[in-house]
Amino acid sequence: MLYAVDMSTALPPCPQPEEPLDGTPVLVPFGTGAEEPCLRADAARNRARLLDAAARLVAEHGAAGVTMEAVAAAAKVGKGTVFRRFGDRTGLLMALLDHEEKKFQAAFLSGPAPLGPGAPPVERLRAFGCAALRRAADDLELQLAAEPCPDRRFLVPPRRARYGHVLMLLRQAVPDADCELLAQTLMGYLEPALIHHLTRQCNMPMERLQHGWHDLVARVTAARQPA
Amino acid sequence: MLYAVDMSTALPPCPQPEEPLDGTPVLVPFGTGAEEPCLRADAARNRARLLDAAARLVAEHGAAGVTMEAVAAAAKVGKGTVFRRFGDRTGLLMALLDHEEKKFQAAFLSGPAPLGPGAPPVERLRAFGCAALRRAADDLELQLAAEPCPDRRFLVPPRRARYGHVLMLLRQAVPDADCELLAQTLMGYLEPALIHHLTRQCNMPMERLQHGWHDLVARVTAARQPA
DNA sequence: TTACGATCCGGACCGAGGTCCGTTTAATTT
DNA sequence: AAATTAAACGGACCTCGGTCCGGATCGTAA
Repeated sequence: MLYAVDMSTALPPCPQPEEPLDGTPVLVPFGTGAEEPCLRADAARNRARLLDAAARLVAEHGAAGVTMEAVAAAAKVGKGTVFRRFGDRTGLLMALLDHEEKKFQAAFLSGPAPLGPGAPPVERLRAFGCAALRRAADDLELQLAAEPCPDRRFLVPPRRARYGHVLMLLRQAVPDADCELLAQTLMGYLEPALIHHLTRQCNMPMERLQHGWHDLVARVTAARQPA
Repeated sequence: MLYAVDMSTALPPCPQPEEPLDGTPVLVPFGTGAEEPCLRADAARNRARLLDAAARLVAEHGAAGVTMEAVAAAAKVGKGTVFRRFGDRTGLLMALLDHEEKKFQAAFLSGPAPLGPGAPPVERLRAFGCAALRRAADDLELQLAAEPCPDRRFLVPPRRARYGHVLMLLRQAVPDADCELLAQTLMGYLEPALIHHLTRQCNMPMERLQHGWHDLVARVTAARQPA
């Protein structure tokens, strides 16, 4: 498991250990302790049923139709159980996205080049952005609905993993820049809300966004003019 | 009035005319029609009392204490009146920010250089970012609380005004780039949620963010290397 | 197999955002 | 001044996210 996304490990009796939270995060909690708390049999069963029910509701009524009560009812489970398992609505929605996100994460961490290791950093950065754009384009609706409140947005494991990756590549590409800030800037370009605005509300084609990403990476990683 | 921010003009019987919504927005609805719908006397009075009450609640209990019912009660007004006037909670919160935002807007539209007209575009861009960072730093909490849902975030008048300004400067600075996308990228750096994360959760000093902005502007507007 | 404690379940309950509609009131017309 | 009408008012009402805790269930150890 690459990172924990549901609340199974974040709620009592397994409270997540406090993380540093500074500008240089511990990349990804990778293979490090307490991954699968090994739910009790009934809990695991209910978790699966809940995710299944939620996915069905999304398919039928869109993300807006995913009401905590509706999910509970569809899974034939008490409402409290949903919250116990996923913490809140955002947690449930993120759990739905979890599978794809982990595939993506595996791809850029250890997949084939140029997305994975082996290619020069700038090229990996380019590939990363295009892959992220594609992922955002699929189930955009779900990604928007799963957006956490502003002060948690940057603390969510998937986001941290992506950020850490971009940061690493940026450090290789432009070693003497303020890579933390540049990484956040690049991440901003990939924000689902922005993708949604540009593609759905401004009718920009994805190719333009991809080209824009290439251009942005080029500008950000370019050697500075002496002037 | 530079732009309409409350719902007075956006709710029946004065529905806002549909706007184009494409990538090249009509800068700012500037002095153009239907600015002050001239509320009825009682409505105007209640609006003032509501804003007053809301501001008091923010001062006393923080943004989280601004409950629609609490505001209504404090203003001695029915709950429905609050919604009629401001549309929703976000609308009310944005109305609270409106005054300062308009001052800012006036400053970069027609104030003294380098923020206002007169300085070269790159210099104005630098000044704009620093001013925006300062504005975000003041009442960050309110700005976070006033963040609209993802699919409205880019349609809110203040945001459009800022975006339009950055876009214009960028077009002057780098005429043959995809300035729409670059402008959105720069705007992302100034997002309240990001400022909050960097300053409050990562403990970065504001000076670093300002320096980062200067660097970002330099990279984005730099002449491209022939390589 | 029984007993026991940790974990989980369920649904009543609460608070807050948002809607609705019958009533009231301000502006305008006659 | 009276009548008229568009707009504003108010608060009951609904939905939904989130909490709580008594009771049921699972895993384990004897």
